[in-house]
Amino acid sequence: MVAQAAGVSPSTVSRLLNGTARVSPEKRATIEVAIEALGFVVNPVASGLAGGRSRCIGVITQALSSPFYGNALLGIEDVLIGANYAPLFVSGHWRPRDEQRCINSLLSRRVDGLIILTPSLPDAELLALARRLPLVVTGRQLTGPGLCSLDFDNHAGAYLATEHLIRLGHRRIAFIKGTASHPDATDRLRGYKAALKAHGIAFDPALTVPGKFIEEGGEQATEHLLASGTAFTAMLAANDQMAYGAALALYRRGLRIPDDVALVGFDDLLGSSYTLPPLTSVRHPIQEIGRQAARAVTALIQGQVCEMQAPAPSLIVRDSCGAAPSVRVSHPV
Amino acid sequence: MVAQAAGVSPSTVSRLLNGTARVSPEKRATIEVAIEALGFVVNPVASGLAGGRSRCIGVITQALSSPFYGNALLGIEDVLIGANYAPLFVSGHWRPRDEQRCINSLLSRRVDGLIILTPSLPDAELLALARRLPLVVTGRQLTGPGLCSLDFDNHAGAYLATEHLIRLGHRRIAFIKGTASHPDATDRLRGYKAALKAHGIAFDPALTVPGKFIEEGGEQATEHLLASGTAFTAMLAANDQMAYGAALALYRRGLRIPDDVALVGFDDLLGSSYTLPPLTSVRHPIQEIGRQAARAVTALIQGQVCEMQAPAPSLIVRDSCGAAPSVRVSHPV
DNA sequence: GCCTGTCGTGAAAGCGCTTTCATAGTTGTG
DNA sequence: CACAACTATGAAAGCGCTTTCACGACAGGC
Repeated sequence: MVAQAAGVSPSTVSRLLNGTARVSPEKRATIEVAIEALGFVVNPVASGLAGGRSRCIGVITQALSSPFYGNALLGIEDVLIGANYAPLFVSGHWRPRDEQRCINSLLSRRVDGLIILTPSLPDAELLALARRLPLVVTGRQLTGPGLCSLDFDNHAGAYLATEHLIRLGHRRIAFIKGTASHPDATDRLRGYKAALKAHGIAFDPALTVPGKFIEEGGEQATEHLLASGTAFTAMLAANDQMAYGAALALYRRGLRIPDDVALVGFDDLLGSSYTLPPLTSVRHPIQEIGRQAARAVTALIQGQVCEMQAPAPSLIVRDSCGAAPSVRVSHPV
Repeated sequence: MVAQAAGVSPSTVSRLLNGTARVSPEKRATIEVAIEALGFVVNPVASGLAGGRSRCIGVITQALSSPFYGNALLGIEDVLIGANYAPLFVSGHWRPRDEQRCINSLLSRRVDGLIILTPSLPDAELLALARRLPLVVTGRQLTGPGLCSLDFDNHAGAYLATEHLIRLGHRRIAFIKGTASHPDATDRLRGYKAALKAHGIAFDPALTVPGKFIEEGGEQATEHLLASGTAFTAMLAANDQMAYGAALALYRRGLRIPDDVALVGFDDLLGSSYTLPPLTSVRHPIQEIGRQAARAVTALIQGQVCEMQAPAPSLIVRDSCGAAPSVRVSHPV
């Protein structure tokens, strides 16, 4: 340790740097001068080895390039850097095997905590993992020792969106429900059904179609629906990307939004302010959820119990349902 | 070291694990059995400390949530994991100060190499950095020891797009040029000018407007242009996100794409297949560039000189210029 | 059959920190 | 004023690996 050359023992320097114990003001000054002079920076690798903690948080996302998860990462990064932790981003690609590989890799790197965005691993595995190190998961309700979960109210969001369409007079509302295995998909479907029921509209299975949670999925689902001949006047997509795909499919058929079909998305991606027409969508403040998740791990690491509350969903009304005033829409943060 | 308990010396185990030297088949077998039995996994932190290399590559992107850079990260991740390196993603937010902070942080983490996507730091700094460790940069032409750059031909791309519009009969082609300080912006502007010149069209400064490289920038630039009263029949945006913004601004003014104004973007983001109408755009295979960058660092680390060639630009013609057949467009990879 | 080369292996010295443990110095209390 | 209770500091023992160095074993060449 270089700073030792300038007066005192390595232990004292270490203590000063980590705030482990009090150091007399004189020594403190001497050390600080020496550090400055030598341009010393700690080696996190060495301190990780010696101290057993790395000041790193592993963050497992599902798709590094997803516009949705990207914003979560932004929020996480921001908070973590502020708390002097370094995020380690890896992507699990929705595959439990990849996710497990990521976890093992992060574990071997001795991360101090883990954030998994919508894990694909079963609850039991996550609970077991949480026993090894602080864990925060999103998109799932789960409680246990060393575990904190942050679940967005997908049911309420879908309810809101469906009700909006109903209030506009729509009765035949199609729903692109996403991938069946995805927990968000099932919750959103429940919300859709609940809203229909609350307004006395019978649920018609022919109006719900599955689709992969990307543009192409929405496009294919819509083509499928159109080909089936089922009549509908409005569509709700379980995420914005599928809504974009749906819009394209409608466009190719010569159907206009909102005149022929009203369209609502889910997530309110940044790009949804810029579709033609701008898309009405359920706001899912994923960046804020990212921030909360980051705060939760740091709390967990300090041994605090954490009780996080995901922000409530809200509906951002734009032009795609024909009822919005066609004024300038302010951009989401 | 645990595996030592099962027969031989730690050195031998280390040699086997790293392939540093030959190990007799018998010992090899014994060790492998022991490793299996003990469920041993190496501790990268310790080996990083001891060996001086971490098998980590620092990757500095500018925006973690950007749909454009996100794809680059995907390509990088894929190749790096295949080469048994772990990527460390951080974002510089276009700010030289943040970028420098990221570099320092990665350096202190003892990364074995660095990839910087369109750095905002000056050439001299990068050259100096490359003397410290293998460095790959994109979006800039730079050569030096330990340095490899990968520059996309923005000039040719813009030329291609402009020429396409000219061939369709447009003479008054507006250009949203992006942020003046961004190197991509200036190259694309040059390409635009060159194409005009080659076709005997005088360059009209009133037709080029700046704009931040995001949707909002394109929107504001277009509003500005429309307000100025300058006549034009086509627009070229220096990236797709600005093209999306431009499309919205035109839409709000009641101008139709492609009937009233033809629109061409740049980058060919995934979403550009799904805008209404689907956007004609210059294909910028950023994911492939990411892969190449990743290959380049690993080559550089092994002391090889690298001579990478970024893929040539091409124009993906969709519906936004009115000349495309309105058939189903295949999705980009 | 002696000497030089090559090969597989073990011992041991770190890599740059953290952290017990021990020590000297200081203050407090009956 | 002696004894306990702190406090600030140093010495030294690792954290879990890599790597140099040295050593014995065996091969080939004169």
